[in-house]
Amino acid sequence: MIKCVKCGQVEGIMKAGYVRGKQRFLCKPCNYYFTIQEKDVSAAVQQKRRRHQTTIIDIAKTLGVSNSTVSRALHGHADISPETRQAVLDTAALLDYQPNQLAYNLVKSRTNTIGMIVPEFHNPFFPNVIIGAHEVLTKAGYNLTIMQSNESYQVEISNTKAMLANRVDGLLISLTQETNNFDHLEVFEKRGIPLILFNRVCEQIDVPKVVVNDFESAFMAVEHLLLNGYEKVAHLGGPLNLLVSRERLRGYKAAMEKYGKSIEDHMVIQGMLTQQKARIYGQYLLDLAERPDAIFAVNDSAAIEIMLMAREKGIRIPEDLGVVGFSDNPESAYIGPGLTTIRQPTMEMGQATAEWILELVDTEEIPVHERKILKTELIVRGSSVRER
Amino acid sequence: MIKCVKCGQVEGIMKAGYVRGKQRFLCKPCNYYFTIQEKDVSAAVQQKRRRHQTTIIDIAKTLGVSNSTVSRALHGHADISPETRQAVLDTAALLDYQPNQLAYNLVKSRTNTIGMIVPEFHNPFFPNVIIGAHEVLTKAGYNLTIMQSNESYQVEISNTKAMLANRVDGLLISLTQETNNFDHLEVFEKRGIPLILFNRVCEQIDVPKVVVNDFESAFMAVEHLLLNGYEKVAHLGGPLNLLVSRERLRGYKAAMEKYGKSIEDHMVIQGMLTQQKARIYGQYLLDLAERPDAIFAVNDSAAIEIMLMAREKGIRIPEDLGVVGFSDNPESAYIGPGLTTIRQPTMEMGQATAEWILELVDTEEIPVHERKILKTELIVRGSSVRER
DNA sequence: TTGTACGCGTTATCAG
DNA sequence: CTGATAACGCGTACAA
Repeated sequence: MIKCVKCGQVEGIMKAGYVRGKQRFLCKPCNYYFTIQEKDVSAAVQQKRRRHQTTIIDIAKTLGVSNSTVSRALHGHADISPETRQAVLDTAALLDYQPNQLAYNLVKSRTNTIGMIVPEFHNPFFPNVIIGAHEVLTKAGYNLTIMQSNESYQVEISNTKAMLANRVDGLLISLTQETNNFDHLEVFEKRGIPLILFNRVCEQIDVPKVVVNDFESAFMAVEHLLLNGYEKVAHLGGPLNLLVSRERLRGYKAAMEKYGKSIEDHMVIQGMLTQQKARIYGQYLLDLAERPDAIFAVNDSAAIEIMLMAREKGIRIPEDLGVVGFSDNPESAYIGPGLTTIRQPTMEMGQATAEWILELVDTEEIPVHERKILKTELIVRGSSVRER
Repeated sequence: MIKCVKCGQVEGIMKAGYVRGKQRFLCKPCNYYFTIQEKDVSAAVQQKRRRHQTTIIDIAKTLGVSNSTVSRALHGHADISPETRQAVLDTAALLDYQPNQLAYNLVKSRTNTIGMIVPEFHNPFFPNVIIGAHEVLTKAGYNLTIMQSNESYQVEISNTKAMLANRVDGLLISLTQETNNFDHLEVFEKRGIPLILFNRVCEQIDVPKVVVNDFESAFMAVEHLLLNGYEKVAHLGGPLNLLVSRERLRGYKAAMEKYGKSIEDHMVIQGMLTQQKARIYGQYLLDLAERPDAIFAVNDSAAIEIMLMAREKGIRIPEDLGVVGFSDNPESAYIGPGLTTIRQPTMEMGQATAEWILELVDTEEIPVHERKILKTELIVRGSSVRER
């Protein structure tokens, strides 16, 4: 039974919330609030409460100082006597104090966390970007929270909401192929949360963007094929609602036109290139009556799929068919013959994006909405070079 | 200029903290605190402050109800009249209310976030584990925060501290090769935070572990070589402070013994296999007077490095040298000849680990400290099969 | 140099 | 069904 510590009565005692993990009681008769030692509280009541983790207040109490003093000591603020400071630090260690970042975040309204939303994980591209970004952010004392939209606009929206709810200090995002509306991103501008688009960017909103020079890269790739004597170059492209796909298509066309090649409609296929789709499209291209003598694919997986199919059909690479991919996946170096491809600076893209967001997070100024364009590199291997 | 709303003076006005995102002032002469409409505040003052984000209290105010009512309505709690509920929802949408997860986390002492610490990102192994874990956790409504210890014990410690400070609901960790002390992990047990070790586990602490059957896998790999007529099998192993390395070494030895082969000291090299180290060790093995006729490497990158070196030296694979790797990296399928290797179920490992931690997070019970062992698969390709 | 008193945004308990 | 208010843990402006 609980007795009022003031009037000693047992009747008229009621629970009245919790104080620092301990049950608080109210003595109705004498209108007095009090808490009592934990061992006096019934086990049931006690157990419902989570184990109390030592806080700044515990340190203050055991030391007989105020919590602000403890806070200042812990953060090395000025105007603290060395003795109290040391005493605080000692008891903090003694009590195994671990700061509660959650409380810190709440009061500071910032989380030291950068959010990153990527559409997929299956190509090595995004993992590599993550490596780069992670490295930079970690060095700067930031955490990185990664979400994956799985190429779904709806998931992307819920991801951005979660990022907002979690109060990330900045957001790095690469859009899904379905994303055509950008209201969910404009919220960030309104909230003053820096936002950077990378790789899968769009033109419709005016925010910082980090990309590679897709147009020039595609141009370079196709020009390379044409200079190696291939005549009928087909293009296996990505979905056209992605700017990267449109840019690469534009590069393909520009190169073809420069060298006076006509662009046949049936030699250009655009779409989401799952492995299955790559096979279907490849089948179609390789079985055409007027078969292309070269294929520029929008990514390496598709290009390799083409190479494997060609091998099955007895089409020789590079003699009968030249192939160029995009991204320089690890396997492209090892397949025989090696796959000529465009190397993207993936880790650099992650680093650049991360460095940029850190600048934006720190400045109060409205960011300049420029666009950072990273350079790619044509890696020539056996799949596209033949004796003329 | 700011005027005191009471005495109208301009002199002696000073800033005195913030009230709900609005600057609060103190009129020194009449000792009166006040805030004023945002539009009256000078632009400079206003801009320094982040824009006030609409909270539950704003909704309550505009609706003339209490914040508890709003909270209940938002969460679909019982005992709410449909009208108030709808009204709350409407104004929430109107004011573009976004819940503050930070505050929620603080009061609930849980974050709906699982932490994951991995030693490195450069092999596709950990990214793949992440894919699997991410998928499961996302479906369950959890976030995943990833940190990277970069094979450094010190970084691992600071990572675990950060995880603790951020109050993750559970932790998945794969140890660095330097980790020999486990105090930083025992803290989690004390705090009641579930912890699972995966892949890079240790024997010293008693927590749930998820691994593959390294011993049997290595045994299988070496037995495969011996059955294919190779006689002098060398082993290029990982650092011996990792249990996985020791287990694989044990498997190698067991297979050799089973087939009556002696284990030569100079045919076994253990160490951290960076690309450079792999080359150095490979050079040594391939230049031995009594050169091994097969090599079982602890990972695919090292195995491939060996293959490239052999090619340079004119050593034919698989005729003069059999090679088996471990992990089945993508490139292993495409190199010529294909690399025989042990496929690890990486995504499954991520999934299994994530599913397990979800169970542990939800139960109050002390977890059973079992060990989950996932099965690997021997993938036979050209690098280890020769005509006898 | 230190203590006091809020505020951060939310949930939960208890009283009406 | 609704309102008041303590609590979560910490930072900090101001007073002492």
